[in-house]
Amino acid sequence: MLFKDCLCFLVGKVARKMSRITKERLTQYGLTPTQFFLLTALYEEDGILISVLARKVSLDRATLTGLLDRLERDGLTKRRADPEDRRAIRIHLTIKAEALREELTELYHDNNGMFLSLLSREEQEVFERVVNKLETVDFGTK
Amino acid sequence: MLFKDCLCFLVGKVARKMSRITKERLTQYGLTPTQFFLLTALYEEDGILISVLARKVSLDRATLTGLLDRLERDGLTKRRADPEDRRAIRIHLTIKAEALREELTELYHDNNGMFLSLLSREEQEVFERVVNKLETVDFGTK
DNA sequence: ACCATATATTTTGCGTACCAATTATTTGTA
DNA sequence: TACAAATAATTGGTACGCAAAATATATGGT
Repeated sequence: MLFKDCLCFLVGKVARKMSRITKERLTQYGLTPTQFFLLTALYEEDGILISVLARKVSLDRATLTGLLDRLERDGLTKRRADPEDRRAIRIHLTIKAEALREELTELYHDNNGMFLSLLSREEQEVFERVVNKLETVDFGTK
Repeated sequence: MLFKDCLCFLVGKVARKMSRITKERLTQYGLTPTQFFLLTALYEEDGILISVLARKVSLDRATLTGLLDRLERDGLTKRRADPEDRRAIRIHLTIKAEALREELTELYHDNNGMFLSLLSREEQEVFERVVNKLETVDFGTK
């Protein structure tokens, strides 16, 4: 088997490519793809705990710390203490982020449609199934 | 459409998961998945130019600089000047890396087989086709 | 009330990953 | 031959991404 047929390598390669393409469409907003996804997740559900947000975007909480630092620096999100639990912090969208909601949501759908348009109905279906399998599998990795 | 159905996000998520799983199987070698792929690429073709290697693994040349620094630090690869072109540098596997060839190649196939075993024949086929489409597509991104 | 344990977030350290700029060398062309 | 343009690799800067350790607070059992 050739190196380039390695599934793990291929998926990473595709992920990088899709990310690059998405990134180009975000230049006017000064957002990275990850920041974009984080905002999109918050558009769906604002004011959630960092740990909940981390689970939602499948990233480590430690990764979110830096990510949220930068979004906060750019005036898009704000940390607010949870009144119930003094350990916890809730993330809120700013007015600036709310003002971008329409545009970014549209871009989000458009971008996704662009990728999906490459695939036949059957391919979309199978691909989604495969991604789900790979995502949920547990090889006993601790 | 829900956030979690975003193709770009999903592919990244799967890539991270596969990478994490692969990484666990590499702990005894002290290798990261990327280093592992780089070695595998070199097992296929040793002594190639950095730029050729970069194209082969679909990474930026700048990324390879650091990657090769660490592999060299760990005694697995060596840079050697190209006798024909004084700008160019060829990457060579060390004896230490050659000694790992069998084991790592086996791990490589085993790891790949592990992921593939999750998919039906049809899913494998479609998935490969989709990955290829996404990989080769050009949205006019510069 | 006390304290061990669990949970929420951050910090630190390391390793990708990319872009733009830089350095060194080669190549094409006047 | 001279020199502009192309090419090979590195450097510097920014942003993920994770594991392990640290900090702060909450919770459960005694």
